[in-house]
Amino acid sequence: MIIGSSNMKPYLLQMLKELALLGAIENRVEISSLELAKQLNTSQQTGSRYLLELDKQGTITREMGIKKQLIQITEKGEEALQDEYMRYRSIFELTDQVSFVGKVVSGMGEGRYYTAQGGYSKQFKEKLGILAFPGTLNVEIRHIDKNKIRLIKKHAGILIDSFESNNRTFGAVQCFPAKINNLDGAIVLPARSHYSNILEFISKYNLREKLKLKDDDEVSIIIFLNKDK
Amino acid sequence: MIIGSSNMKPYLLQMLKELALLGAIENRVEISSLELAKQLNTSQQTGSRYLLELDKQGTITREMGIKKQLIQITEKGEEALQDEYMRYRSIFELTDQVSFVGKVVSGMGEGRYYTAQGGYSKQFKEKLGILAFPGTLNVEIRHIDKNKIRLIKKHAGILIDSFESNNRTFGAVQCFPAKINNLDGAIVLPARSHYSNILEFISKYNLREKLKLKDDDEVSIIIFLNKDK
DNA sequence: ATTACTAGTAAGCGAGTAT
DNA sequence: TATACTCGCTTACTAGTAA
Repeated sequence: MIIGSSNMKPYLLQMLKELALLGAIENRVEISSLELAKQLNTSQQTGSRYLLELDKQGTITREMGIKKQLIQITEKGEEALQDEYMRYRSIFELTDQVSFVGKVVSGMGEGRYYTAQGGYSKQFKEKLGILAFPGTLNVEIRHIDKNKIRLIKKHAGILIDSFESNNRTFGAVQCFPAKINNLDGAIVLPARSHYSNILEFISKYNLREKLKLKDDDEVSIIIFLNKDK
Repeated sequence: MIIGSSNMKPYLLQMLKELALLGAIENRVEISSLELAKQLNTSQQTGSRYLLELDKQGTITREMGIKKQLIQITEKGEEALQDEYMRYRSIFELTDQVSFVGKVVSGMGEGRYYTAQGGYSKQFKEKLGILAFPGTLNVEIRHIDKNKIRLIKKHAGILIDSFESNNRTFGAVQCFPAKINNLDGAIVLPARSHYSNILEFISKYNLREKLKLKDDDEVSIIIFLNKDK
């Protein structure tokens, strides 16, 4: 059900994983290219080359000492590993839901504008069974959970088609049935967008009222990956 | 913590993982080499070659149909994936134990001097519940595992306070409950010291006798990061 | 000790194609 | 449709070695 693969070369991901096992996500680790090479059953030269490649692609940073080097995995590198981890998880732990903890934030009012478009609201009703309250509730998720969004986007979800209205185009949107503080609704992800740390939630309710939410309140969200409605 | 790597070629493990994501652990999946190749962003020929290699190494079985093929991951293949999954787990899930393999070395006799100090032995008894045998067993760990010690030192462990005796100061020591070859004891890390490749182990037993250890013998050590005693 | 360049060799890739 | 072979091309590897 998960589509696609990390586009990182497998052997580089392997070395990145090895560095992570040595603690290079949390700390800079002091290690030579030869030692790493031994872990991977390869030559010092290959170890060195891998490190250069990882450095070049920005998944590690290095501080070269006169003898050894201090290596740390960057955020980008950690995300690649998280990605792969999530894939393995979904093999062995049939996850069909993903949960988040986040806090309520104010959007810029666009949510109301978009959900008011008949092109969207009609499809929300048809495909999600939700007569959406105008506006979205925006929830800022923890930074570390951004990779979960990446994973979610690899699932098909429920596609809301793009449409034309008022002389402009409204883009396709990927939806997933979800619960916020145990109340039903759906998560709306713009099909073509960069990863964001904001989840937009739609519901038949005025969530701020129903759940008595104000900015910075903590909420829990569960997203269902393989649910029809 | 698991260190080391599957000795499977990374690109083959990657394809095996892809098959697992398609459900090939539980069922035989019907899929063509071209479809698999697309998943991996590679050519049909490479897809076919990978499948041949996986088949040859016994990580998958194939039933060739006239059109497509039915592929299932074997037990051996599943083990390879589980292995890799465990490695990723130990990166991202708070592990509460760390393991080492090392070899017994002779200290310079200071262990005996220190453990004989009432200030230490009293605290060992109180805080660790260990009536320590005089002396420490010194275990030299692999150089590459020095990074693990760095990780361990970030945990609180059990603090043995510094004290004064015989007109000198004995420094604070950080302890962690541990097992050596499955025998209980504790690891003693000088709170303020440089990273060393020697672990000092205390126990109520004379370990060299009890475990029949001599210099250069290999031992396995498991350190518990979040254990009271 | 290190890192990492060069260059020759080995392994991997994929277009073309037979089956 | 498939799979998978050949073979020329590209990528990856490592011995040797400089820095």
